[in-house]
Amino acid sequence: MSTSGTRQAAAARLDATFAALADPTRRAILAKLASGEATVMELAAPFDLSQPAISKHLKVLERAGLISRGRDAQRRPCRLEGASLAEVTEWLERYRQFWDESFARLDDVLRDLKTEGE
Amino acid sequence: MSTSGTRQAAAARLDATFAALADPTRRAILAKLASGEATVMELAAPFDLSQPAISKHLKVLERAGLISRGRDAQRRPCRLEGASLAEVTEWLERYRQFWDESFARLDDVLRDLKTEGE
DNA sequence: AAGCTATATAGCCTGCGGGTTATGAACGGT
DNA sequence: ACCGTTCATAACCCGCAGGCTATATAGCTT
Repeated sequence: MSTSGTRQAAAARLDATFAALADPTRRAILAKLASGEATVMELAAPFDLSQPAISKHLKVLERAGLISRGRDAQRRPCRLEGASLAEVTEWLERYRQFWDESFARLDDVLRDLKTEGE
Repeated sequence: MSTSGTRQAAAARLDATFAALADPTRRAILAKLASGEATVMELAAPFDLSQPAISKHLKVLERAGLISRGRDAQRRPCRLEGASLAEVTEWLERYRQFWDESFARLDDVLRDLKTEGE
């Protein structure tokens, strides 16, 4: 079973989620939110972007279910939501054997490098 | 440490990988490749798309490192490559606590539903 | 009530993604 | 040698993503 909804709805959600994650600004926003809630201003600070640009990014993240937003007077604090990331994880599981192999090969490389150094 | 390369190179690779995964046609291609190599014709068959469209998708997947291609006469068999998926997995790890929580909540929901049914 | 702060919306521009058709190139079969 | 098959490339179109500025909205503060 999938997390919820029909197959095509799940596909549409994955579309939105992967597309949202395909932007370094948005990933940086998520990284910051991983250490707690933040307002739009706080999230915008590190970037050389206009405030509306950040608001657009946040809207993309929200529509992808990656964040949710509260209210604190005129602030709209953002919080990271795990559900979409869970869906991505679930999707990835199907390919576990492939990236397991990759990790294994990586381990080999690292071990070899270490051995060479001795 | 990251899988390889500088931070911004890693970010660029994630950009390409997530963007590649943000398309249902391309995810379907990967799904088929999960059960073994396939030629362009074989991959194109299920879709109502022109052959060049599929070639474009394959190019996107290749540039994202998600597939590699061999040679068999005039065929260019495609094979799934796990390295990029491993990088995605690695990236996701940072947010594990969040999707773990989501999975936990999902489990709760499922358990509740089951209990109701008794 | 007026004004400042925080955020959203509208309108615009530009580039790129994803589709198409037409054509080219590589290789095998006969 | 020729033809058919497989795949790639070129040239084009359209829509949308992501940036901007300007403006509107919401809610404190005084």
